[in-house]
Amino acid sequence: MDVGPRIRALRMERGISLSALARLAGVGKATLSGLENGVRNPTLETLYAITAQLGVPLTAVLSAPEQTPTVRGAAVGATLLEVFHDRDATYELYRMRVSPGPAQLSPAHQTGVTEHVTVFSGVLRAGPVDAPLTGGPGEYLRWTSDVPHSYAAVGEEQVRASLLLRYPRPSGKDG
Amino acid sequence: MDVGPRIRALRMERGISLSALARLAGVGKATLSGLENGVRNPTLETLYAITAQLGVPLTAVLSAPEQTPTVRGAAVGATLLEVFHDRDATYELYRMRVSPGPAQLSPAHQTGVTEHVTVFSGVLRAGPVDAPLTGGPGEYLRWTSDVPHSYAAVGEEQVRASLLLRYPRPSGKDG
DNA sequence: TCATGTCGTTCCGTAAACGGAACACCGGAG
DNA sequence: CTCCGGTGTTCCGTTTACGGAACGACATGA
Repeated sequence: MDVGPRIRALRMERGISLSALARLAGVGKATLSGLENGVRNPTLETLYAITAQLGVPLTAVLSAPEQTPTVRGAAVGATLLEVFHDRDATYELYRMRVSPGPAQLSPAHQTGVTEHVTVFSGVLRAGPVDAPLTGGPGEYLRWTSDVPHSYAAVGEEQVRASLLLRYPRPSGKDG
Repeated sequence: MDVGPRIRALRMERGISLSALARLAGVGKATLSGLENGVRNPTLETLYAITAQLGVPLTAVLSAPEQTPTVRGAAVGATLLEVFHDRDATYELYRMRVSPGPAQLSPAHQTGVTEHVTVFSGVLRAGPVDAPLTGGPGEYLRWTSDVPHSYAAVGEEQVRASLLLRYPRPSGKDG
């Protein structure tokens, strides 16, 4: 859970000093320094004050890498952003990154599961192994994942995309 | 930031007692009790131990509602999930809900901004006011948002969708 | 060279989050 | 009734995250 380095990176991106961010966020320099260096274990209040000042949601520094129960191969990393339910199904929304390299295979899921991918950057080749789809920035891919499917980046650029998994609610089962 | 009630709700869903969760998570009962009741301001370490034991990511209890700097009308609510940058643009990924009711208008954004919507449930009618698009579950809508545009739910069902805003990087500016 | 400003780290007293234990409460068994 | 095992809350001593101040390092300017 590398929140320290992430805070530091976000601060650096914005070109502001540790002292300045501490003052803006209303926290002590000692606090921010300790947090960035992983010496302290911040409270939620402290972390919120800082992320709010950086203009990012708490989730932006907390997308827990190892906690996320998901596909994780050599070239594909996915982070669970949100889970929600409605009458008919459960949805899981992921942020996904696919690095250039060999295609990442994913086995068949249960019947009725669909995958919805929106590509943000790079070019993604994904879908059923026997009929993969290709999409660039802004494009949308969808398939049923009851057959083996794969993900691969086309070209040298890392692919960023959102992935939505839809699991239909098993009829007659408990909820 | 109602993490206390959310933790309590998740615990209740699983039918386990405060004492049991505290023991499983390796935290004190006083800690968990104080956290659920909003009396204490937990450290990240404490919160992580508990959410991990509940089997949910930290983000599941932290999707900060009031922090999200966004469109918020009578019928449309959006929560910022993630912000990221690449060489050419800044992206903002939102989770969006549109309730039945009058269409929500959004003014024109700067030139070059595009909106990408993936509908999860319900039927959404959205896009430029003079040429809106319609999409149901699993469908994908896209338009350039340099003209006024609108969002509306078709029918009585609440619409859930993801919204991606892409802001091209102004040329000549450093990052 | 010396003064001044800002950088990030470290020191330190205070406030508060921590875990363990004691507590009041409740439902079931004897 | 008493005695248990369980609930969640409160008390309390310890640990630690907190902010302010002091610090050394570095850059700028007189």
